[in-house]
Amino acid sequence: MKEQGGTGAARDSAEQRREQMLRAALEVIVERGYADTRIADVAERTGTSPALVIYYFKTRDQLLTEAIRYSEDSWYAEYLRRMEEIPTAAGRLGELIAMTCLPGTDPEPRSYWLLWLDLWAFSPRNPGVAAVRQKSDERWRHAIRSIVLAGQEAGEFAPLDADDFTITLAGLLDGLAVQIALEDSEVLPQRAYELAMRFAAGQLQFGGSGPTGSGVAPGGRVSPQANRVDGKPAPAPPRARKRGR
Amino acid sequence: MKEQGGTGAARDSAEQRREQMLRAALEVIVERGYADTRIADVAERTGTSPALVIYYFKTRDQLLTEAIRYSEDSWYAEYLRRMEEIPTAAGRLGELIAMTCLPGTDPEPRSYWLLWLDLWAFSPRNPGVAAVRQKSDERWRHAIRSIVLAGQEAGEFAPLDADDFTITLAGLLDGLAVQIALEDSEVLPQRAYELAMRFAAGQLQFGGSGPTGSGVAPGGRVSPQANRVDGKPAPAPPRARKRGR
DNA sequence: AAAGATTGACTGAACATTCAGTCTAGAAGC
DNA sequence: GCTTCTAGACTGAATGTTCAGTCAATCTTT
Repeated sequence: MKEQGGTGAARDSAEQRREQMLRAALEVIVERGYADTRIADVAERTGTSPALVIYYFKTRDQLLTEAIRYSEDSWYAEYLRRMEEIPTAAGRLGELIAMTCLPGTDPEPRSYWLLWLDLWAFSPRNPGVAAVRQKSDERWRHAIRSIVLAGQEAGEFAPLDADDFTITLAGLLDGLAVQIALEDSEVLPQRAYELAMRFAAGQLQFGGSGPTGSGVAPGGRVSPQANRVDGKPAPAPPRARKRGR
Repeated sequence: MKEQGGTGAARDSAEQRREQMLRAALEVIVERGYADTRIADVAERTGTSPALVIYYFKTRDQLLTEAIRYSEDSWYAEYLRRMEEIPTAAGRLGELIAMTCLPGTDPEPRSYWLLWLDLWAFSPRNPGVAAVRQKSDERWRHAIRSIVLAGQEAGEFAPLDADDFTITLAGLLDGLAVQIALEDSEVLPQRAYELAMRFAAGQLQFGGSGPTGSGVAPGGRVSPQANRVDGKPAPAPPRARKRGR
């Protein structure tokens, strides 16, 4: 659509501008909501004019759509980065759950889910938004399924139906995340993390949250090697997150 | 805030007008989304003028807020109506899950959840909306918890922590409902219903979804009287819904 | 290597539209 | 004949988008 024009330097600063605007747009969306984000806002936040914003993104809609896509991609990239450092499937699953439940150093995870609420709300009427959410959701479920299958192959997890488990866990995490994003006093991040971990550990039969009387089906047998979860038992939330600025 | 004025008949038709507008507003919200619902839309749909809409509801915001509150209250009333006809706790829980997952005769449940997506998305910035959602959420969780406690007292359910289970199930249902609302091809209503039932049955140890190799922790003991679930095993969705017009 | 040509980045001001809410005056009911 | 209800015209503000044109850097030509 747009032919490469200027030499390196020019093209470079242009790309920077775009990203700067995308990040600004994300900030505004989190603050004012998708519906109430004005191009004037991101112009102001980038120290430029509304006209320039339109210059880079033909329409407001395109700006907003690209912004959430940018956010999704960044988040997923960060997710992949973390995964490859964790050897066991149980550890990876724990990290995945932690990433969706626990606040990192920054306002990150709450604002991330706030974005997600808008994504859901506008999907039904905005094809562009719908596309982003579909892709993200597929990716998300694929991530879970991969961990489960790997864990089963390694003998870490019980051999239950991976698809059913994936959809159920994804649903549970989505639901808990909503409450976290909305700062519900009954569903604090730590608790959400524990409940999700308990569910996963109970279903997959790995050493999740130590004590039994936890809500997991009683009499559940824990597979032998399961307790070696990379020294990270359930209630010990992994390290914090950071991304963007 | 508003004193009762005229005598019976007049007051009555006024009240009808209000409800008519509230229902119209709900329709529009479902179609165009909360953000893009105009007072002109509900005026048109009620065959009146925008000025009249403002006459009844001082502001657009009040109209929209009242509309979703109206929807929530109606839904909950319908829920209560159904509950009192079902004798067993397991049956009631099944109905509760069915009501959130399965489409009734009308477009009902999907549009209901579409509304809920908007509710979530606008809660963080709109105090009025936030109030509605908080009340509804409390009511919702209270409904689940009540069933669980009753079931445990009756010996139908295993004695796990009711609060933990409630939050987990509520989260799961919310998450699944999102996918249903968004018509995700991987999470069809029927499947969501089955997965949620399987979770509940597995946790509470009642005869949920017949066969064992279902994803429920293997070796789970089913309590003696659990299989008598009022002749309504999991995959048999209860009757359909209807409400409004 | 200087003069001119070209292009991309950028702006300020206007344009056009959309809408919530107001005002006024008339119709309907008691 | 007072109150309640209703519509139509209108206003005022917000805001997405366009456009004509400036500026600076890079490329071309000689």
